[in-house]
Amino acid sequence: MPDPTPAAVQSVHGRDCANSAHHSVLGGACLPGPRSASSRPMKPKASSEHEDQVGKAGGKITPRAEDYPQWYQDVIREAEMAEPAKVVKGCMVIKPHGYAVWEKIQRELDGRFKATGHKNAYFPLLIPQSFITKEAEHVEGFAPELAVVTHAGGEKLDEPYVIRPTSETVIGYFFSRWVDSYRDLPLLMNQWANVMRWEKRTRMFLRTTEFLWQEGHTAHANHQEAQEEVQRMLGVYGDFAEEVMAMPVIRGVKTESEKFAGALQSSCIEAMMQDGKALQAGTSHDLGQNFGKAFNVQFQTQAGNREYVWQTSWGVSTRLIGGLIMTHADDAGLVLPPRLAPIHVVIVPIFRSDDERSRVMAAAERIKAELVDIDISPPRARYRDFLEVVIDDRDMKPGAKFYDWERRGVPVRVELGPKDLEKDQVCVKMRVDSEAGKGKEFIPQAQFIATIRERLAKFQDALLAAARARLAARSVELNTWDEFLKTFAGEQSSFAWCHWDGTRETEARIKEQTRATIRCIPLPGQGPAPEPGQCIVTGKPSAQRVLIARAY
RNA sequence: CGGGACGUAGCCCAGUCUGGUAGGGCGCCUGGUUCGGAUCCAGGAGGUCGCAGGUUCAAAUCCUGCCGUCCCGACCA
Repeated sequence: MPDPTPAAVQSVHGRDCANSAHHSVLGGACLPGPRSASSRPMKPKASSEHEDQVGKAGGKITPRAEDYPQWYQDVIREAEMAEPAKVVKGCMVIKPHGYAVWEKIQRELDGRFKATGHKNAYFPLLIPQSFITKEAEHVEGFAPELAVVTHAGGEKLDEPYVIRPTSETVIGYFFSRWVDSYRDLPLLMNQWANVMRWEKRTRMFLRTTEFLWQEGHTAHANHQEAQEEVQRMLGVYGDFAEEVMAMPVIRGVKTESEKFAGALQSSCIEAMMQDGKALQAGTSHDLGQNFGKAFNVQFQTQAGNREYVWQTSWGVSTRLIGGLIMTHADDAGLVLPPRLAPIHVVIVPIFRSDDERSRVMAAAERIKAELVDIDISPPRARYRDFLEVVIDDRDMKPGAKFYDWERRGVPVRVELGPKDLEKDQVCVKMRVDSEAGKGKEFIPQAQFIATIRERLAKFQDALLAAARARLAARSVELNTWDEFLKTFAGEQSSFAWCHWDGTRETEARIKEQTRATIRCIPLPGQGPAPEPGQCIVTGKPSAQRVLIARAY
């Protein structure tokens, strides 16, 4: 069971606890709390020894309506989520605040993978080039974006290594060594890793040359089991996106031309960003026996025959963070759903004199001490999760702090001043006005503490509801090509549900003329109820509508 | 990889056309004043102008190449 102490040691200065000067002062611990409560002069100087940049931001965030791509860049910079690596093309540095969100994503997903029977493992970063070429479609799909290691140890390698763009091949090789009998199946694995794809155009989080992800790889005795696994994990992704990220998604199947290179079929979840564009947020592939045959992954059946395994693979990446930003953030900066927020509550002390300062800080510490013991673990979680609370005792004007924490997306802000102490109350402001709270609320301290869980839950629900409303509002059923052209005029995008004749030619034509693509063929219950109709381009018969949108 | 924009102090940018001692704002440091939505005053630190060549008495500025960023395409599970 994790000790709740980590919640208590976090501070605005805690982002770089490696600072040696800081450690010497504090005896090796990064504990701002007691320090803050002592009778120090009003102008704290300890923070000046940190290299952190809290309070240094303050740059402009371009309004979404003015320039959406610029807004996206601005939010990432101002929230200090990440920055371009500069020295390595297309790569990024995920900064502490961004990485903390990724860690939360990891923990949530990892728990769900384990609950569905998967075990984590780790495979090599480098893959022999010959492996990649063993599956015909796979090599065709990935060859253009491979980075290759040709020299090592001062010598040219006999066979170059490819830096993994994905690990089906190397894992296929090991599966062939590990699987002998039907008793070895199913083999259910996952790895958390970095991969590299030399993309022509990169965007922070959405498509970077190197990115972090998880890739699940499983082997099964028959196709049906594999297909069930594909659906199971797509379900995990969909639930995670909606329950944890508060990001509604459409679950569906990719068309032939959009599927994973080497798969029989690819399933996906597609989310809508605030500009109406789609983001492929996760995929789950039915690999059939393609890799089983390429890497000779055979097993003996109960009847004694030798058969190739049926494999699946599924993954989500740091792209999810981009999706999170473009789902919830606003013109004031990042907005984080409580279940992924590294910090849930920030307490901003308000004071004038030294006397007020010490009284307010003491009260803030008391409130924090109560809050950090509150268990906010999700239902059935295998770990305990506690409220993360920060007291912002920086020497800045309160208003400046408000802007700062809003940019970082902290869900709840508490203002605590002398007036509040007199009335035993706190001033609460939610990051986004919703049912969880509107404007500044003045409520008794005890009530705030007693209801914080409910408040966060409501906030989480409100974000999902708002995103669902947006998805509904920008989803349209289109029946004529004229309507279609109008919907995708200029840079616009919506989720267009249209009939399609099922041919690759029509799909290509739609893309050529509008740059919109078929995002998926929806699964039952996703999108409009299936009803036959006529293809929006050719007028040929169609069994159901498909989802078409511009995509990131 | 094509088209466009760009790279000057931690951040945002002016200066480049028309070559001549590197500037501003924010942030940072010191002191004071303030503190419930981005205080104010005074003083101060910080830059081989993305990198490498070239032209020139002289290059942030002109020329060539390279690297990187952003946007639009092509490409992309």
